[in-house]
Amino acid sequence: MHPIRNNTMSHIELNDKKIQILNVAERLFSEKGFEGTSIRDISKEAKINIAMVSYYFGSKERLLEALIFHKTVDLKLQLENLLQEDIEPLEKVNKLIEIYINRICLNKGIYRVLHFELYNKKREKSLQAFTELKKGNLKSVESIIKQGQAQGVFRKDVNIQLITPTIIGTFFHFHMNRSFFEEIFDLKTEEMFNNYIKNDLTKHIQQTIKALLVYEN
Amino acid sequence: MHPIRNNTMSHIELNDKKIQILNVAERLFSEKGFEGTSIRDISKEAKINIAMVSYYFGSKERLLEALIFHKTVDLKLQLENLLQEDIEPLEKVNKLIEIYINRICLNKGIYRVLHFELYNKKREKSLQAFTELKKGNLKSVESIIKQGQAQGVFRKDVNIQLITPTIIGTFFHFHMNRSFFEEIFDLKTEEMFNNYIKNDLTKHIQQTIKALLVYEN
DNA sequence: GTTTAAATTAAACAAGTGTTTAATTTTGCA
DNA sequence: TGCAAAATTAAACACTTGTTTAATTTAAAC
Repeated sequence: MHPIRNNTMSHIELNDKKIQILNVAERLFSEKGFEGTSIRDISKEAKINIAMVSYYFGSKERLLEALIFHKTVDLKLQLENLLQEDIEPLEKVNKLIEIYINRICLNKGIYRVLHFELYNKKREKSLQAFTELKKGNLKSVESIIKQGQAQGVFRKDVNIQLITPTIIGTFFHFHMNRSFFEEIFDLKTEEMFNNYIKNDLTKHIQQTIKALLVYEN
Repeated sequence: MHPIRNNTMSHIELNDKKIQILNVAERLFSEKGFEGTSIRDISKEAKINIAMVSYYFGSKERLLEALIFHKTVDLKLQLENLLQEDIEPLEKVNKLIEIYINRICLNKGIYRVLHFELYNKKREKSLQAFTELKKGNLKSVESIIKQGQAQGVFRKDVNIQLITPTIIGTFFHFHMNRSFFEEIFDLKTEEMFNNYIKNDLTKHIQQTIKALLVYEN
């Protein structure tokens, strides 16, 4: 019997072979884009028959949906845990930044795909699930900032909703122009690049957000 | 005789029909991606024969190169002019931010394409021209910041090379997640969206960079 | 008006696309 | 061991892709 019965991703259990397909798809989608990657590319690298993608996921489009779902479920949880921690507001914001950078680093591929493919209005279904995720994340960020404002540590005339764009946008722009920054910072190896993110870039973003939140004019 | 003789874009003069093709290509590439847009799509919308793209530009790949060249030549000049203006450092930075946002807004399409397609290592030729542009821009930004530092207005422990990523990255992330922000800010029309960018988003970025540059801890 | 080059066209090309089919192999359970 | 469900396969499907060809129309120069 065909394993695809309905169109809700959550009902599809993930066996090893499916996860293998998802991992290959993530890498290829991120390297060559959704349209630029063929099912034949995926099946060749994942060492499976081309029919298996349709068999398991229904279609290439649904494969993308499954991929997004599979890779974004646990960020929400991570933020909600941070919210409960009993630490200083500024430290909480710094941890928030680290969580964002770390998560996107871990799932580079899928976040690239998300940005590229979901901009296209056609993929509304995948988009909506992602929008819900972002709304939840925004709520967590809002709570953290408001905690700091209530304690009088953070100024109140900041546009809270635009803080996430500054954090993620800075990081993304850096990543998108990777070869440029590799050149001007002379980051010759993968390790050097990752270290630059972990130290300098993270520090820059934390410094920026701190200045924005505590600076009095 | 075939009009394509060599592979340097600068030698190809742009008549009306070519520019028409470039404009359509820009819109479609930005809407559907490079791979997602077919020459037939372009020729249908531009109301030309499919063979004309190859005839004028040589190939789809070279069309992209021509497009990038055509749309990015004058930003450099704009920044160099700003550098010469005799105004306060902070005002200069604010103008810098406005220039960036305005330019990217005007050429939404091509900057989207640049981010998406140039990440792919294959397009090295187009990428290199763009890298040179970015280097020039970075030099202009560096000069502006250093002017402010010399005057004692800006602090000196900021990572100058990472300021552009924060400016452009914030803006881009906002744009990439357009439908999300339309929803949470209730921006129902194109005009409302553009106004939000012009007022609130620009202000947020200026506020952020100002805080980063003048905040003392 | 004739000639020559450029512009434009429809058609064909080979290659690649996502998906389906029908047959075969493997698996898990009675 | 036997059997039914699931997994896997090669092949075919209809369609789209970027590019080229060869023929025709347009434009300009003499």
